[in-house]
Amino acid sequence: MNWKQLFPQFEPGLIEIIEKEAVQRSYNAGDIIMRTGQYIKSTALVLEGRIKIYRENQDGGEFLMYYLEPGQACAVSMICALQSETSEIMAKAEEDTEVLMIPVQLMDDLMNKYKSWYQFVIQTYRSRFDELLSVVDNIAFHNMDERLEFYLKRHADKTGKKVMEVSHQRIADDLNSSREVISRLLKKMEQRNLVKLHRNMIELV
Amino acid sequence: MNWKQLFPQFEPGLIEIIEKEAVQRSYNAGDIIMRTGQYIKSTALVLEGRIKIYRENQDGGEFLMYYLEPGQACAVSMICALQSETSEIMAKAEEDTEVLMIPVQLMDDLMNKYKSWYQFVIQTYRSRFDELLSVVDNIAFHNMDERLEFYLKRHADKTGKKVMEVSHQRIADDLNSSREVISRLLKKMEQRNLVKLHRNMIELV
DNA sequence: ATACTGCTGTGATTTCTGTCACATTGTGAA
DNA sequence: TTCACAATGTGACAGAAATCACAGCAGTAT
Repeated sequence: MNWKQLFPQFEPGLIEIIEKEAVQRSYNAGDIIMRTGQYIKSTALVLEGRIKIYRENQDGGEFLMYYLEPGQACAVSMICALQSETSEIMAKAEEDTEVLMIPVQLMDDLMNKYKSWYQFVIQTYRSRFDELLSVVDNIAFHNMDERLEFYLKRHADKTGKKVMEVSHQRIADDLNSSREVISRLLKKMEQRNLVKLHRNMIELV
Repeated sequence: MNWKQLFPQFEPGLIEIIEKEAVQRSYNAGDIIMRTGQYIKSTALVLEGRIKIYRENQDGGEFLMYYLEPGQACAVSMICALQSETSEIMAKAEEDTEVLMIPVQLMDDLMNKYKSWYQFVIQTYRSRFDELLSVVDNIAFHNMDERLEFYLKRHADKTGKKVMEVSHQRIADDLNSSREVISRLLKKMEQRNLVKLHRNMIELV
């Protein structure tokens, strides 16, 4: 898999440096990539798979913020890296995942020298910020039924698939709700013909 | 009032440019500074007063994200400005407010030439991002009573004052709740000796 | 086949929050 | 003073969601 196709906007000099300095790294589904309070030594570009960015609550619940997909980068790691500070969030590989780790020390240099990198970083900040905003919107203004619909829709949009392999418990965790509530709401959605329910799988219609 | 004291980290050349190119602007308490969907033509540095950054819901409720104080800047306007895009949030002067408007066209140039500006922008991104994160935390994991305590505490920390001039209705709006609920919770806090209630004023103890 | 485990369905109950209705109390203007 | 209005207090009720309890059900291992 050629990573350059994922970042077509990068200029040649930038690509060269990244190829020389960055390290490719693999994670298995379920691996924790970054945890709350951990110092960041590099920024990750996602090449393959999916990374879940979430916030842990007291009881170990994993409240979903957003996903990182191939071609994206972790805004938090960029900011933290640039300031050698710790992050407040958790990152976990949802599927087997390949990332390109760019060492912190390079960041300032890349920002100065390569317009396309600079643009990319700004762009990344903006999309993550917007995503956080829409999360706030959702929990602040919407009930669980609407949040659930949004959750399913977002997944479908991101993956392009009509089916989603996931347990009710898992959805409940992502939305910081409880399994029973999600089951009931899903049943209602099924009655409204919005989904079809199967074991460990939800089909959007 | 000398604005340079608020931004002691800025280097001389940067200060010079800002003094030449930036425009100072005043807002009265209550003025809307930026509204959802509006294009951004400049970035604002806060000199005096307080700016409320919030999200509007369907019924005109103003869900509070965070405040900008003197010495801070609006991360959203920076990002939007750099990409000539619209914002998803609202900004309103809470008190009479003075800001320094830095034209968009300058941004790229400043970023390249002045390390201190670059650092400032990164720092701004990070603090706003963290603030948003803590907002998410609050609504996702805490009940209204805890959110209210957090709200009051944050205000006290920011202003350094023990008293807060605000109506219950206003708090309810900021937290996207209702006046009665807030009144009741405040009463309970008073019984626990955490606050003293007066008309249009809450005193922390 | 049997047993075990994880996923799903469902009722009953409780807590939290929002909503409606209305009383009371400060405060400033006339 | 008196009136008007904004802010606050409170009870009653409704709805959303969390929690508890338990019953099927599907797939896996023995």
